[in-house]
Amino acid sequence: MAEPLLFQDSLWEEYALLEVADVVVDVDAPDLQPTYSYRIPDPLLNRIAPGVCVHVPFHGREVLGYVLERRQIALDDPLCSKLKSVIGIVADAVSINEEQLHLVRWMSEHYVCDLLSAIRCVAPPILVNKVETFVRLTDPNLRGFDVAGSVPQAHLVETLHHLGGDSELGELKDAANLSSFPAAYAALLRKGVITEERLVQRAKVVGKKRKAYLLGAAADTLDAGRRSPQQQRLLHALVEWTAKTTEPMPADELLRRADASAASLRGLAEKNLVQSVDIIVHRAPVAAPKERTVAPVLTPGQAQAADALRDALNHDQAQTVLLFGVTASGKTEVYLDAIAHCLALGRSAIVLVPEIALTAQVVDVFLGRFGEQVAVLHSKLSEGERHDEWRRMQEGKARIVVGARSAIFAPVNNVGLIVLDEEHESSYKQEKMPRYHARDLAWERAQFSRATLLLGSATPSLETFSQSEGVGRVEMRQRIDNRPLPTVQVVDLRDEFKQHKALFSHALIDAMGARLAHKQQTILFLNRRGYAQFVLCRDCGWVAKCPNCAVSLAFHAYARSLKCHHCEYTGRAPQACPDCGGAKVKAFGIGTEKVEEEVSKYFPSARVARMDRDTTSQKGAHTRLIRDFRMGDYDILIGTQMVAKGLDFPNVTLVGVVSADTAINMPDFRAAERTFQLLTQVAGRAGRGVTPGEVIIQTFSPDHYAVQAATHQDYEAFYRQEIEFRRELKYPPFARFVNLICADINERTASERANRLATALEGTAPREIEIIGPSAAPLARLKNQFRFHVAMRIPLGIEPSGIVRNALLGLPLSDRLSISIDIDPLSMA
DNA sequence: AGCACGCCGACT
DNA sequence: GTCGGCGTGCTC
Repeated sequence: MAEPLLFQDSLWEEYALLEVADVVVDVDAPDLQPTYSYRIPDPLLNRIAPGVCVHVPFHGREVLGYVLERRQIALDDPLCSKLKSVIGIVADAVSINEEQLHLVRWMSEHYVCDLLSAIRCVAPPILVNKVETFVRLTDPNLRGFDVAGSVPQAHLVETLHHLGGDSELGELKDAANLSSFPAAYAALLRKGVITEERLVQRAKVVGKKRKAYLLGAAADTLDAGRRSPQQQRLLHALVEWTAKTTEPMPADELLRRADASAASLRGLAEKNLVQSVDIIVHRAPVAAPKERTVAPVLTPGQAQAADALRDALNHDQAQTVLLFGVTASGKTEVYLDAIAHCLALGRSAIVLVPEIALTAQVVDVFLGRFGEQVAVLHSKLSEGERHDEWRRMQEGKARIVVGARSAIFAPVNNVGLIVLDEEHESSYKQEKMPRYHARDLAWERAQFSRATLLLGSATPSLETFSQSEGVGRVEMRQRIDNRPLPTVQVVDLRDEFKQHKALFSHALIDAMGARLAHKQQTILFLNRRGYAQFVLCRDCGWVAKCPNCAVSLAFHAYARSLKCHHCEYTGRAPQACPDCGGAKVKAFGIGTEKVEEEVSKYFPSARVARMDRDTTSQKGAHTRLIRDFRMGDYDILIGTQMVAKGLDFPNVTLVGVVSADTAINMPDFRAAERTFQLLTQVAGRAGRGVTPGEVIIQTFSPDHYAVQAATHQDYEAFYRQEIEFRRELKYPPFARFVNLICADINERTASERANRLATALEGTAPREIEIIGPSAAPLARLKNQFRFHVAMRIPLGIEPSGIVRNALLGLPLSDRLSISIDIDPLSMA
C-alpha cells in the first residue's frame, strides 16, 4: 500500500515525475549510447510500453527505435533539459513482445553485442525503412524572384516550384544541385517559406492484393436471362456465395466455379452488376495440405514419453526434457502429441529444426496435423511471406511455429513448449555476430515463459546429456514397430589396402550388389564434396591454393574446375603444373564425385544420384532429389552430411560409410563427438522400413572409441568415455571457451589487434582464466581476411561476457568494433 | 552514420 | 555584414 500523498501543491510540483521512455535508436553509429531517453507526450502515455516501435527525433532527424524501458524521472534531473518527446508510435503491429524483448536483453548481455543488433535479430524488417522528409512551398504560388534572400535560396524556391510545389527532400537536393544546399534550405525553413513534413516510408509489403467481388449496386435488377451464359453463371455463383457470407468472393474462386473468363466478369463490373474490391491475402510459404492427418495410436515407448511431457506441460514451470530416442523411434509423433497438449492449455509452441530446407517432410507432417495454425519461418522466405507469417503469429492465428534457428525469436505469445529437434546439430549456432546458440536462447525463453523445453536427439550433445541426469530425460530405446536397429560392420581399410587399393571394400561391393539384385536402395556417405580434396604436382610439390583463403582448392571433375570450399573462388584446373611445367599434376583425396564415378564403374546399370551442395544449389533441387529417391527412381544415393540427417527412406537397407576418417582427424576436441554423431545418424537411415538394415563403415581407425560406439549404436558407452576425456582436459562441459577473432584485410592490422586484445585480457581477467594466444586462427586467412585469435578457457561459475566486456573497455574503438566474439564456440576455426 | 555548429576566408 | 566551405564532435 502506498502512503497517501501529503505533499502540498508547491512541493508536489517540485517532486513531480516525468514519464520517459528509454529507446534503442535505429542508427548505425559505432559509439552510441545503449539507449536514449524521450519524454512521453500525454496522448501516448497509455500506449508506450517496452517493445513498442516508435518514431523519435535524433540529432535533427527523425529515426525509428524500440522502447526498451519505461521509467519516471524527477523534474530536477539534469537530463530533463535535454529531453525531446516521442513523436509517435509506428503503426502496423511491428512492436515486439515481452518474451522477445527478454531475449534481446539476454543476448546483448551474454553475447556482448549492442542492443540494436540484438533487436535486429528479432524485429520484423520494418526497421530498415527510412524516414522520408517531404518539403513543400508554404505559399504554392511563390516564385524564386519573390524571395527576399540569397541567390541559392531563390534558386531553391524556383526548383521546388518546378517540381510542383512539393518534393521529397533527397529529390529536391538532387534537382537543385547546389553546393550550399543545407544553408539555403535551413534559411528558407527558418523564414517559413518552405514547410517540411516527415513520414515513415511504409513497409513495401503489407500483404498481397487480390481482386474479389461482391454483388453490385445494380444487382437487384438483374435479369439473368438476357446475359451471356458465362455471365449468367458468374452471377449465379456470386449470389450463391453471398447467401452464405458477407465476405467478398475471391476472383479466382468465382471464375473457377462459374467456368467463365475474366473478360465476362469485367463486363459485369462495368454494368455495376458486380462490385470489385481489393482484399489482402496472406501468402502461405508452404501450401497447407488439403486433408488433415489424424494422430496415430502411439507405441508404448511413445506413449510413455508423451505422458511425461504432458506432465511437464501441466506443471507450468520452466523445465528441460531430453527426449533421448534411437533413430527411427518416432520422436516426431511425440512432438506432435506434446504440441496438441500445449495448444489445449491455451499456449503456443515453437518447433526448431536444424535446417528447414532439409526438413520439408517434417514441416509437411506438422501442416498435415495442425493445418493453418502452423506458421513457417526461415531465412529463405521472401520479405512478403515473412511479413504475412509475422502477422498470423502476432494475431494469434498461428500458434505453432516451425522454423530454423531464428524461429526461436518468433512473435508468438505465451509459449508453453519449445522443441529442438536434433538438438546436437551445429546449425543451431549462428556463425556471425551475434553468435547465439538457439538452444541457449530456447532455455532462456522457456524460463521467462515457464515453458517446457524439449530437446530431441538420438545422439545428444555432451553438454545436454551431462545436464539431463539431474533433470528430465525420457528414453525411447525401441524403433517403431520394434524394428531392429541395423547391424553394423566395420571394415578395416588397413587390411583391405593390403589386398587391393580401391574406394570400396569387398564387403561393401558385395552388399551393394545384393541390394541391386533385390531392388533395395543404398546410401553411400562421404563427408567431402567434389572429386578430389586437393591437386598436387608430383614433380615439384606445388599445390593449388585459394587466392583468398589459406586452404588448398578442391578439384571438381563435373565442373572441370578448382573450387574453394570456404569462399566463392572457382578457377580452371591446370593441365600442367604452373610452377615447373610438369605434367604430373594429380588429384588426391576422395570426394563424392569420385565415389559416384567408382560406383558407375562397378555397377554400370545402377541408377545413381548424388546429393551435396553442388547438386542442390538450385532452388527445389534438394526436395526433388529426395522425392525421386524415395519414389525409387534411383538405386544408390551418394551424399555428404545432407544424406545423414533426419531423412526417412523405407526402402534403404544398406548404408555405406566410404570413410569415417574425415571427421575423426579434425584438430578439434569435438572431433570424436562429431564422428560418433555423424556415424550414428547416417547408420540410422538404414532399415527404417520392414526389411532390416545393414551398415558398413570403412575406416583406417576401426578401434577408435567413436567408431566402436557407433558400431554398437551405444550412446552411453561413447558418453562415458568422452565425458572422462573432457573432464581430464577441462573441456566443455567442464569449462567454457571464448574465442575472440580479429580479422582484417591487412595482416599486420589483424595481428596487432589480437596482440592488444591479449594484453588487455591479461590485464583485466582473473587469474584462474587461461588465455590461449594470440595466434593465427586455424583458418589463418578466410575470404581475403587475415585472421588472428585469442581464446580463453573459463572455469564454470565465471560469466564469460563480463571478462570480455572488461577487456574490450580498454581498447580503441576501431579494435572493439572489429573483434568477433564467440562465447561457447562450436569450432575454433 | 548524419547532421549541426563553429571557424575562417571571400565577396557584397 | 553575409555566404559558403570544411573540420570536429554529438546525437536524449
